Amino acid sequence: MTNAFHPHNHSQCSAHALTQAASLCAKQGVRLTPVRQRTLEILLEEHRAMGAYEVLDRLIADGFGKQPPVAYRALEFLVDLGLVHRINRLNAFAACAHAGEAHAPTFLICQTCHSIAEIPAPRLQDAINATATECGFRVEFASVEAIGLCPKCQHTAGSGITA
Amino acid sequence: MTNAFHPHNHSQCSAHALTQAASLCAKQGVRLTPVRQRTLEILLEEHRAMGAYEVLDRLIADGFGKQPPVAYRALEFLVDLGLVHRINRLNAFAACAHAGEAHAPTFLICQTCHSIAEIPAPRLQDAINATATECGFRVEFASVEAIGLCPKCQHTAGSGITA
DNA sequence: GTATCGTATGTTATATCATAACAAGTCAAG
DNA sequence: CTTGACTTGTTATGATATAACATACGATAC
Repeated sequence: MTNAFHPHNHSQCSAHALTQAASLCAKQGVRLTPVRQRTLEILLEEHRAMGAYEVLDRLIADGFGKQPPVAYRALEFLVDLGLVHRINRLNAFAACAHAGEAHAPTFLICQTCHSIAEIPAPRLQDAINATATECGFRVEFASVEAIGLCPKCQHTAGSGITA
Repeated sequence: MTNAFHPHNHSQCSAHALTQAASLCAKQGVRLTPVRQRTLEILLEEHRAMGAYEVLDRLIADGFGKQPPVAYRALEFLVDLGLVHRINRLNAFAACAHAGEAHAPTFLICQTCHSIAEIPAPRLQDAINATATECGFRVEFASVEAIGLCPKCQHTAGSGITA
């Protein structure tokens, strides 16, 4: 299985995501405007979550608008399309690792270096649905956020923040 | 299975939780002071999540301090003891339904009436751990938050907000 | 009993995260 | 080249959360 915690060709990984994004937008008849694309690019640079204001700072540096709604709107657009996920635990946003595929997100969040892996866990979602159904509850959307140590930080444990 | 979405003797349910809380505090050698106990009582009144400022308003009405840290500190104390859980999705807090038992929380959140059921789902946690382990990730804490419709609101669906 | 120390409570002030409401610019269809 | 939908930008404010400090409380040592 390959994910954010494994070495991979990251420029390929993000280029692929951008291509996917463009074609998804075309298919949906919505526009991947410069701010929106740039926002996605920023989030794709690393497999970690960024706060809206951190994204905003980057957008400002790139000459876009200077006020919070600039970032929030671009992020909302991307979240609605499933290209970005919101990590509630962190009040932050991370580019989606599996854009286009139907999926509900399961996140592994490293408490030390703050990297994020989004892993496919269809059986987990099935289990959530099954358990909820037993209670008479109908699930619309479920998210799993696990906090812990990524492979790298397990090895450097005790040495403090490493990233 | 019994949970928040089922009719139950609620005064017994919350009285039990308070007793549990008192004995847990005794065991841990920490003090369940008036603000702390009152905060827990407020959250126990209903099976729903409350924002910190909503709790604060109630505490102010009861003659406690008037500033946010009053509520946040009491909530933090209760969360650390596992007597209250934070619902990240809602930036809100809910009294724990299974205090004392070792458990990681799985929440069913009704998008209409905002009631919360905390259900025991040990197999779900096992599945999360297993999936994470495959990725080389060590889970410290995992939370599952499912948004959807509780049994009651499924029946009144389409009639708008009911609570 | 009272000095002492750790804890708890309360306050002021500020940081951080998020959105409402409106004005101006863009772009494609007619 | 006008209209209408959408996008971008702004001002202003709302909502959530914490840092830092002062005062009060409670248990223990003396």
